[in-house]
Amino acid sequence: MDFSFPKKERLTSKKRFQQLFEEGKQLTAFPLRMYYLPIQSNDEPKFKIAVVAPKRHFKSAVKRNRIKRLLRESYRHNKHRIFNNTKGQYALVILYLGKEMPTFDLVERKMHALFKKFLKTISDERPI
RNA sequence: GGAGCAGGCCACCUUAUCGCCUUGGAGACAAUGUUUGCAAGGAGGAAAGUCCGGACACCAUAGUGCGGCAUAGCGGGUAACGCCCGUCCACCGAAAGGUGAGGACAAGUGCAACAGAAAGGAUGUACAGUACGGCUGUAGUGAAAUCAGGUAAACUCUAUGUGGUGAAACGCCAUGUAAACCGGUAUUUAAGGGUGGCACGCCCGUGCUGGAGGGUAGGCGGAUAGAGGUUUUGGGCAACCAAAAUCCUAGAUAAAUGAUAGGGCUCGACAGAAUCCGGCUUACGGCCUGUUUUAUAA
Repeated sequence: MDFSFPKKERLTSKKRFQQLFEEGKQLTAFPLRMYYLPIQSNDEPKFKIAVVAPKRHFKSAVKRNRIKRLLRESYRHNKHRIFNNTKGQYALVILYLGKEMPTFDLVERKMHALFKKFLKTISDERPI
C-alpha cells in the first residue's frame, strides 16, 4: 500500500482554497470537518488535500503545527481507503474544530468516520 | 546546611517501521522538468514581542529652512545604536553587589504643602551697629529668606542624530488586446491640482521618437558564506581588535524537520525559522562555578 504523501497531493493554490470554502460541500465528524469539491485536471493526482488548525482556537504556533502534523499523518495512513473506492478528482480541506489538543488515537478514529461518511455521500451523489 | 549576589552551560537520549523538505551525484522517460533508488544535511535560546540600531531595495512626495521626534556625567568599543565595557558621582543593601531621564535654573516663563510678617516686583518685629540710606548684623519660621536660592521624569535652552516606505520591497520571465505605461528629446511654466505639520522647491502639460506597459496573488531571482563559528597567538583593566589555522551550519512558500511502537534516565519547562545581521525586553525547566553573610541546631 502507498503511504507516501508527496507535494503534488497537496492543495497549494490560494485560488482553489477560496473556491473550496465558497462552493465546496462539507461533512463533519467532530472535531474534524471536511470541505470537498470535484475538480477537473489532467496532470494532477486524484486528491489534493490541505489541513487547517485555526489560529482562533490555538494561539501557539507549536500547537497548530502539532495538530496539522497529526492530521496529515492520519490522512497519510488512511488515504488508501478513499483512493481505491472513488472515481474522479477532488480537492479537500480538513479542518480541526476542537479547542483541546487531540491525541493521535482520537484523530485516527475520527478520520475513519469521516472517510466512511465521505464515501457514502459520494456514491449517493453519483446516480449511475 | 540556611538566606542571598554574580556568571557560565544544556535544552531528554536511543532502536525499528512508515513519511516530509533541501542539496549532491547515478539510472529511466524525455529535453532541463518528471520519476526510481542512494548519500549528506534539516528550528531557538529566546526562532517570540516588533521596542531600538544597521545592511539591502525602491521612491524629488527623496532637496532647503523651520517645526517635530530621539538621546544626554566622562572616556572607550562597534557597521551602527537608546547596546556593551571602564570609571566618577548619587541612591539602595549588613555584605557580595545592584540601580541611574546623572547636560544647563549665570536667557526667559512657571511652580513650591506645613510653618512663617514675607516664598521671588521681598523686607515686618525686637535688639545692636551706623558712612543716617530699609544701610549692616543677630534673633525667629522653614528644605530654602536675595544668595549667581530650589525645581528641567515643568515649559524651555544647549549639543548630537534624524526623509519615507519595507522582501506582499525590488528585478526578471511567461500568458496576452487598444488609448492610458516607461525612457529620450524639444518647448512652455498660464490656470488649476498633487505633495509626511508649514514655507520654498519639486511633480502633473504638449509635440516628435523609441520601447513595450495595466490587470493576474503563475514561475524564477532577491534567499541564505555571513559585520559567520571554533581554536591558537599577540594587543587591551575590559568591551573588543589584529593575525594564522580550520569548519560550512535550515532555506520552506496553505509553509518541511514528523508519527507510531519498544527500551533507558535525573521523567523533559517556555516554545516553531519566513530577507539577513547587532542589541534590548518578555516567557521558561535544569545543572555547574565563584562569591557574601549567618549558624554549630541535625
